[in-house]
Amino acid sequence: MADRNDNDAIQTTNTSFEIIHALQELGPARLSEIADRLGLAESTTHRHLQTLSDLRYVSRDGDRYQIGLRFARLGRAAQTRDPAYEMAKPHVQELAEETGERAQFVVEDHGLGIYLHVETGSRAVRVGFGVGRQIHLHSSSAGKAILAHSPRERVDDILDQWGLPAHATNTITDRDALYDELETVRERGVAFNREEHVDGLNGTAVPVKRDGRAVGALAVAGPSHRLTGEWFEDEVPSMMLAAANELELNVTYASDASSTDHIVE
Amino acid sequence: MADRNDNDAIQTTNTSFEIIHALQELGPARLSEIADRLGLAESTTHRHLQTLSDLRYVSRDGDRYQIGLRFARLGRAAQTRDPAYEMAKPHVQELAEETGERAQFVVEDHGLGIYLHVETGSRAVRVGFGVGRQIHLHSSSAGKAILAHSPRERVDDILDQWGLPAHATNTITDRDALYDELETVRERGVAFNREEHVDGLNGTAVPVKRDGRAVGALAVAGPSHRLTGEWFEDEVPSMMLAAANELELNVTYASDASSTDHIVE
DNA sequence: CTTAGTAGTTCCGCTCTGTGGAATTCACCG
DNA sequence: CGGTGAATTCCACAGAGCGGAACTACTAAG
Repeated sequence: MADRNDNDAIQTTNTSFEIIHALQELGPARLSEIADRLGLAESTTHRHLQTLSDLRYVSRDGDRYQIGLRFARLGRAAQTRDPAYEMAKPHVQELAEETGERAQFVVEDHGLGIYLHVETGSRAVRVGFGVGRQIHLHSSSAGKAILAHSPRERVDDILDQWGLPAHATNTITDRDALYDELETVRERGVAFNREEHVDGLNGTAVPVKRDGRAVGALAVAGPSHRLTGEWFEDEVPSMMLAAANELELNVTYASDASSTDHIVE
Repeated sequence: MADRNDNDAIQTTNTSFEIIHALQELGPARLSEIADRLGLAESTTHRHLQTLSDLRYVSRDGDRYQIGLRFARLGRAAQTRDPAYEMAKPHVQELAEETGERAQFVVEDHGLGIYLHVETGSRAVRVGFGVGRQIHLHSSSAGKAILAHSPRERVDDILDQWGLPAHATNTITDRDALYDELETVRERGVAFNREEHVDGLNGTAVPVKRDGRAVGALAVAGPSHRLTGEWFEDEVPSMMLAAANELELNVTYASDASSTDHIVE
């Protein structure tokens, strides 16, 4: 007893999600495999899988369990929980076309950046690849754009929670250095990532604001040898700024819009 | 005790998901609102929300709770759990362009049809709208295409589970009539929906098979006045058949492909 | 400044429910 | 047929989740 895991969380719910995460990583897996990996009794695992299957969040095919397609609906609900998120999509597509690079829309949740839209320029292989991916805010251009426009107190909380782990050689791992950087971002209105997240990869981003708060960031990323010079420093940023500007207008003056989704579950 | 709700499911997990579903429907909601709606004690609701928030599946902003963006990742995992699902996307886009109508890729899970890709022809408003939506199989062209190529026993199970509720005036609500229809679909290789799901809406679909089993269906839908005659009966179907054919080849001979996703959670 | 009202959070004891081990059944295969 | 490994069911125990009540934090009045 006295697991004292995380203060006072509901253990049963945690276990259910641990199983879901295991399925997410393993793909189709058998019961014993999951029970082993999580150190659970098979009977316990069985009952969780049974429950999740009844809820349609887990599918089974013979003796293989896998993640259920019902999650597609929840994922969609998350991606559209704020109408602003939807409005960002066409701008991301436009940026991808204009720059020929990968364009993204990133939002902050629980101190992490989440890719909500990802579009690749012309040769669009892997459409939507990367959607839902989570990144640390301190080591990406989008993350820095968001942090730069968040209250100092919030930034501190986030850094306390996630630290400043080094992902690449240029990652900013010093708190004060990051504060300086954020100041620069605020002055310039644009954030840059020079191989801070992945070696060989550059990026640049601008915040998308509503009522002074950053709802997210538009970003463009690509190989560092291609993203350089004036193109990287000025031209791409000005395209993003134009897009962000337009988006901010939509977002601010369209809180009524049609939201006639509402499908019965 | 002896709730005997659903045989022997884990109640705690059910409750957690009930809360998630409430958030999905309500959007940003306060604790008391949720507790009320579900008939739970506030203390209980609080603890569930706390747990889900720790897991990042729920976000809170002040005293409003809402669905967490982490679900975007699970949704993505669901949408890509089978590489065939990804391969279908470009074909859906192509069909949308060729026909100018709404094109879809639908898959069966737990006896329901799930839209995994939705693309609207030219004037593509609402990109991705409808993804994750769930429909009954008996009243949609895609559903019938899938049922027609599933073993009779499975079809029975599905009909037992979900029945044949009427959604529109032409919905097939008789089991034997449906069996006949499925036979026709098998012969013709194409399924039609003539205002069976929504009045004023027609659709047509073809199965996408792998090893004899239907992994999903490609479908095209649109207003019944526009989808008529030869265009509806022959031309659109042949476009879909061509697409399905090509897709089936990809799907069958590419079980190795690169699946280098694997992002650390 | 006090008081009342509302919503959220914490505390606490009860008991019900989730748990793991053991027993049973199932499904292959030699 | 027996034998192996996996999934499922059974069962008794205690730990965990539950709701009610107490407490706190804010607001709005008076």
